[in-house]
Amino acid sequence: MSDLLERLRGRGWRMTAQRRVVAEVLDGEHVHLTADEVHARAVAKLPEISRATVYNTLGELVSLGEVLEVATDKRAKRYDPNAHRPHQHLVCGQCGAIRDVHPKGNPLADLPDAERFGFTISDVEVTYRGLCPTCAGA
Amino acid sequence: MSDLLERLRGRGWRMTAQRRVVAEVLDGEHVHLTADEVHARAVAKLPEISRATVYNTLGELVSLGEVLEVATDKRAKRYDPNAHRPHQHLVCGQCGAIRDVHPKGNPLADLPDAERFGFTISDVEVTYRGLCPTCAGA
DNA sequence: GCTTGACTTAGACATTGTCCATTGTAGGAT
DNA sequence: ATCCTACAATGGACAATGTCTAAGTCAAGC
Repeated sequence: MSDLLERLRGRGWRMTAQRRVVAEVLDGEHVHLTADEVHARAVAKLPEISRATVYNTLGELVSLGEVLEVATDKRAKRYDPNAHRPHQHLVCGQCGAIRDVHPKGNPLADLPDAERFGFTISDVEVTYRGLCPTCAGA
Repeated sequence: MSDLLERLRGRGWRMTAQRRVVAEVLDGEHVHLTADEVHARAVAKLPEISRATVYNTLGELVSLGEVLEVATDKRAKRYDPNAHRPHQHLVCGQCGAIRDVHPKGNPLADLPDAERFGFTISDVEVTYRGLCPTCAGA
């Protein structure tokens, strides 16, 4: 986390209380917050932070490649700070819980040339959907 | 398409001009329209159709399993009438073009038990991202 | 400790989607 | 063929999420 702040400062990022708070909120494993959730938690630490700043900062972190946008549910974008270790997502369709997962194999190899329509493919996203133990047990 | 209307009628779906128009708009291969685009095309055929009806009808078609919701971009949901042949999507990050693709292999097998967190997995979505020939050529 | 340009703010606006009360109508009953 | 009635459509308000702008504020270099 502090390494994140260091990295950003090194890239000429101006350090402000707001940006620090947003970065702190996004710390951790299996963290996938919506912009609104980030804002709520940021407000708890810094009451006067505005929605626009949270959106701006999240957008900047995404551009800098420090945070990933994920669209696991169809409502709001979620922000995943685990951007430096490639991974996929496992989502509970009931409660929305999300876990980072690391499948073996390379899905790209599974797509025949004939199915590529001449595209230059740069990335593959995989989302596993199902029920978490709690929701399945009910 | 008319088989779709037949199937729906058989399930007790009341047939109205609006529903017919929405179903017609969704006909074809590699069709992935947003709700708004569906509405725009439906209006062209039936000027008095309302937004709410389009949303309702799309929701019903999804519930009935005749149409899939896909979230390839983070803006609006898209509707894919190709619900009866399992497939994945290939998306151009520049222009947003979407193609249906059929990868070999089973991505589910690539997820080790240790990475399943006790989830019951029922579905896997794969999205290939890149550039289409037109956008890559530019 | 100034200065300055980048950052933040509040709130208006935009887009996408949902809800509800009212009006209309498909399709079976007569 | 006409009537009934439950189901469907309408339009407009509302909600959720995200974007933009003008004006004020402040971090960081001098």
